[in-house]
Amino acid sequence: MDKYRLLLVEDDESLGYVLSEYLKMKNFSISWVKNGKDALSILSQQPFDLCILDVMMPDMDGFKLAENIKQSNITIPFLFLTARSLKIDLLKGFSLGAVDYIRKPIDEEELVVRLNNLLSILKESNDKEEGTYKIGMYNYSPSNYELKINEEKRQLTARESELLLYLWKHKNNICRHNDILNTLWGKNDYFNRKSLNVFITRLRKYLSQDDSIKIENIHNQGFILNTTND
Amino acid sequence: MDKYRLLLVEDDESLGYVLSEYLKMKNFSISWVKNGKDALSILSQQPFDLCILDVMMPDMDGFKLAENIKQSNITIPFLFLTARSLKIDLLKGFSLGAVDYIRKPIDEEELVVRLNNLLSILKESNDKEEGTYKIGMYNYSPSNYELKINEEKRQLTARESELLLYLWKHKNNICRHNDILNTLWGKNDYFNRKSLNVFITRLRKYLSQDDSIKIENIHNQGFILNTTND
DNA sequence: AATATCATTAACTTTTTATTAATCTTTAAT
DNA sequence: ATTAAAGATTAATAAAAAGTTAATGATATT
Repeated sequence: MDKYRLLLVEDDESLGYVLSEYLKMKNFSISWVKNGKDALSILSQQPFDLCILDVMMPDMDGFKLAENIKQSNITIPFLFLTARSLKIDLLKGFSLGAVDYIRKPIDEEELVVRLNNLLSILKESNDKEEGTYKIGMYNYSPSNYELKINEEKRQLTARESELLLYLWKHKNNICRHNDILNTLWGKNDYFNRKSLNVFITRLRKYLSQDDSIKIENIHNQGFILNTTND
Repeated sequence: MDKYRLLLVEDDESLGYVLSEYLKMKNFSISWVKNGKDALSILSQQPFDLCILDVMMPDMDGFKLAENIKQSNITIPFLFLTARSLKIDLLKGFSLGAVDYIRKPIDEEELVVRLNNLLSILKESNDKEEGTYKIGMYNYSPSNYELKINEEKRQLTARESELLLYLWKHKNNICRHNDILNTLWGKNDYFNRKSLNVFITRLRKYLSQDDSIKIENIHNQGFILNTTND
């Protein structure tokens, strides 16, 4: 079976370390970040099956983080792991859409069982969505070729989507003509190259609503998808 | 919204009474039985969305009951509600397939929140054949191939219904020609594909009264049943 | 045997989309 | 500065895919 991909957001060094090592041992694929900002950043870049959010963290607490996740149109199940045992907090957690609310101190073995249980319940309803990525103000779903900004949706063609995905996966790095053409077109000749140019133009138009996103040309080398930050 | 139908299996008179009254008040439809035998009997007679099983009961305890439920081929999500806080019991509970394991004493308000949460997670995967789905303004019952809007009823054929169900189960996700054809037709060739097109046309016509529902084509890939929201 | 139902096939139209073409702009080397 | 190559942009094209409606033929029902 494939490993479940977890994102652990926990500012406490020792608990974070212990948990991530333990879960790794228990056959989860786990990424551990220590604050909300990093969480949002990694969530917009790679897909996860579930997020484990600590509630009490400096700057952005777990509740705020959950709100931000939802607001940025990332759909990912999350649960809270917290020392706060007040009922009001639990109610808030669930009202934010958490799939569970687990109180510390947590027994690791129990956590694993609960995680596996939750994930197996979620799996069926969750259409293995290969994640949606945040490209600047855009939301891009490679699995169904959708590029959204605000409520405006654009259906990409397969080629357009493949190209965008390629650029995105190598963002802020040069993508050589040669590599793009060989990967997506299967061959590299004068005409394919012309075709590539047409697609680049089109993608630029699609992405033109956010100035922080730029597809730049490196003369005689290739293209770079530049994402200023985040 | 329709009420969730719960079966409470609890031998303790006072707790059973309090819980069932409280849950009733909280808009659940609830049946309360006091032993495993009655539970099995009522389960075989009417449908429920979730069972709440007390663990410690005379004659047949909650664990045994869960085993019997599964053995009798009734598929119903269940959770344990128990005073036994030993980890070994929790592990046993989950290994039997419980969707949750809640320790007494339980705060009623927390229970309600957890129940609603679980049920909403389960709903999507669980609804299965017996329910009727709301597709925009339409009501669709896969079990009898009926598609209703307002008081207008349309009898779908088996194929039409299967296709609609397939699209619905994967709504807002790409359904590839290949997958559809292999699943519903059993093979994928030129003619089946043509046939699929005819069915898509027909479904579009049937669903044309609600603009929020659209079956979109992704060129060379497949179809998406787009449901704007809900 | 006649009829009704329904998936399939056929015939034809429209749409989609990658490519090619044509034209203009930028870059870099001499 | 001049020039040739590379890149950008817009439009034209042609082939494949999808859409639509009707005809056909198989299967089940009466």
